Amino acid sequence: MNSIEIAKLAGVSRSTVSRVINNYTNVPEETKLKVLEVIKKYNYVPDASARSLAGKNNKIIGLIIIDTKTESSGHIVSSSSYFSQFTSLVIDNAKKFGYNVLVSMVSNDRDFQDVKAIFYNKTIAGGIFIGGNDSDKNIIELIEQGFKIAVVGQDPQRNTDVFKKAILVNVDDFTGAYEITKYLLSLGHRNIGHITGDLQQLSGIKRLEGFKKALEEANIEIKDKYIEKGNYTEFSGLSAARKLLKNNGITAIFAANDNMAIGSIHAAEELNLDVPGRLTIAGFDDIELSRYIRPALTTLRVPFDEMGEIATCNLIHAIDEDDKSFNNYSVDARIVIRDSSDKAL
Amino acid sequence: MNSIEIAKLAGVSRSTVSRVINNYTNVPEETKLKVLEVIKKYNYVPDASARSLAGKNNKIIGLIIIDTKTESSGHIVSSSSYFSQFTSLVIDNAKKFGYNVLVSMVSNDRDFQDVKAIFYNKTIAGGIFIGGNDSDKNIIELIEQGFKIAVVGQDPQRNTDVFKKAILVNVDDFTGAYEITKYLLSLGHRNIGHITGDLQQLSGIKRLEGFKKALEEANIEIKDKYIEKGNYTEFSGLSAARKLLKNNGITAIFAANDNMAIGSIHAAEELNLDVPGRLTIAGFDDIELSRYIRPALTTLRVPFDEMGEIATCNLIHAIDEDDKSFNNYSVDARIVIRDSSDKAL
DNA sequence: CTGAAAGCGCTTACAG
DNA sequence: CTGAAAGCGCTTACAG
Repeated sequence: MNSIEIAKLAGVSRSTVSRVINNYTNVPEETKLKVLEVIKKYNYVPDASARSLAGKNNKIIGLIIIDTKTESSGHIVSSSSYFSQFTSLVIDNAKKFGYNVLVSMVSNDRDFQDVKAIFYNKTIAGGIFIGGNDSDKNIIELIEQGFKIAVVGQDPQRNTDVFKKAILVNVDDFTGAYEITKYLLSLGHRNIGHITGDLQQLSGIKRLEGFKKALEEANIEIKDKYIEKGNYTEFSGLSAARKLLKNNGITAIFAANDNMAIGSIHAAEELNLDVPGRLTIAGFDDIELSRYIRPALTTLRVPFDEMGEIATCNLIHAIDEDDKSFNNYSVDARIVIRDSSDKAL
Repeated sequence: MNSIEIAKLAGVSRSTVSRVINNYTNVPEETKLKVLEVIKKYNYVPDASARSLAGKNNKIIGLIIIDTKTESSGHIVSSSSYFSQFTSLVIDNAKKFGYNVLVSMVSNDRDFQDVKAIFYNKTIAGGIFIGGNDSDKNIIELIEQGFKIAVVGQDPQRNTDVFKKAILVNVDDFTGAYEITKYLLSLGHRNIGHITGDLQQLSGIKRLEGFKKALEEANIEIKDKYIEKGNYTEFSGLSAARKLLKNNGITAIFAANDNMAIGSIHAAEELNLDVPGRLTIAGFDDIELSRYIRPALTTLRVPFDEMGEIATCNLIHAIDEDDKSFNNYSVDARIVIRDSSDKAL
């Protein structure tokens, strides 16, 4: 069954069949009905390749999940519990617009070459990247080529020029850090330590700023010795917490991510400090482990579901309207209170 | 960049460029190298639609996850923890063969129409179905149309003729039931009750047979009053367990799925029977809840990872070789011992 | 409102 | 070994 046969059966030309299928306005209702009837009767569906070769968008977007094992950044999307949630959301939202989703997982550069190929060969009309490191060269290449791309959870500031041509969806690091610090203050804590993230990354800087802002608003002096540098790894959290706990009356630590917060829990164990009895600890990200570690970690949950929806809808809009005015979206992290935080003594 | 430009640059014809790309044997090494060089230099990737329109397989398979809320069968694949595991496996295995995976989720008939469309319009070269009810009319239609299809976890016997034209991957219900019954016997239980699944479904029949076989081998009389019919719902498990526990010295119950095993736990609670102290309970499926209910349920885990691999590799093989000799694959369920089983008193 | 025709970018018999 | 040409099944100016 192809459009010629349908045309013959309906007594019109291929052009008209095509017009009906593509919902052109200048087809009389009667003709349209006649054609539609034949189409339905023969269960005809126009060939996707032919349509796309003839210039139609193929209505497939790619979801590319970057899962490099070497990743040491503050991003945590590839952990399995987010995977399915985020993927389902992208698929569901795409479906609303008649789009299908091709899901790819890349864990090395070879995989990335394959992903680039599906952009270049037009298998997909655009793509959503999640996970991976900031400013990935491969992603930058694709953006520069003019492909429609949404990037979830990567630091945009480093390559301002390039990333202006993409959709960026990020968590509001500043507000998250600000809110959780306010929460610690509300528990009565006054001597709060902060373990920073990698300050080369925007997330590290913003989380530090949010922390400071909350203290300022509470009229609490920001002491340098209450701020230790970390780099998002658990070990850096352990060392930083050791220093923090050595010489002052700190009753709470806000670590810029969960890995470092977990390192801090271990530091507290070494010193026989009860958490949360003697020391409150809070993180950022809500990685899977945070739920299972004892005490379960109070942290900030990154709303990947919301981010998936924003990325998908905006990407599809950009494709459908050939819209080049890309945007930068920010979503709020939500405080998740578990067992590692308690009132100050 | 298209094949004509590449041809020009390499000083050959489009035909030759195509031959190089498609690895024809009758191209001299020298020519090949020359063409390859130009291709690499200009980062050329042949248009996927054009290739597929010209007769090439587009190397995309569909993974269709059926997630109908009304499902009451013994199948449990759509629960989220399997979703990501199964999906990753399909994607990883497909990648090995140069295939990409389009993931679709269907939860109603409208969705299914969209799925059928991507078969008919050749967006995908084949598909793997997981979840859903046995003998779904939509799946049968697609198989009858001659599309390459793998069905995971659906009962094949009901439509023998149709399903012979598809790849079937199922868990070995008989052996699973046999093994777990042997395990109960090894704990010293002699009076073991069985709550059957839906005996209209092959899984229900096979699980019952496996149960009986183990008892026979142990020379234990199979008493009718030790076997109660269920239909895979939690409530049917509750009622069946009540009857089972009323009038005889049963010390263990093997329910044909986890839902019914959970119903049995509730029946034991009603009767103030300690599980596993006074009553051992075992299920089949290892649904997510089984890990969290107290006591955590001893059951049989369906190895979806293995099933994903089998389905993917065989489907792609069928596509690549245009092989019509479809097969029926069976994998073993693995016993997962948790807290609901213990030695007989 | 509608048809004939060109064109999308490939692959593959066909002929040499 | 290799090129010219047909063909895959659509869409869309173009002309009427």
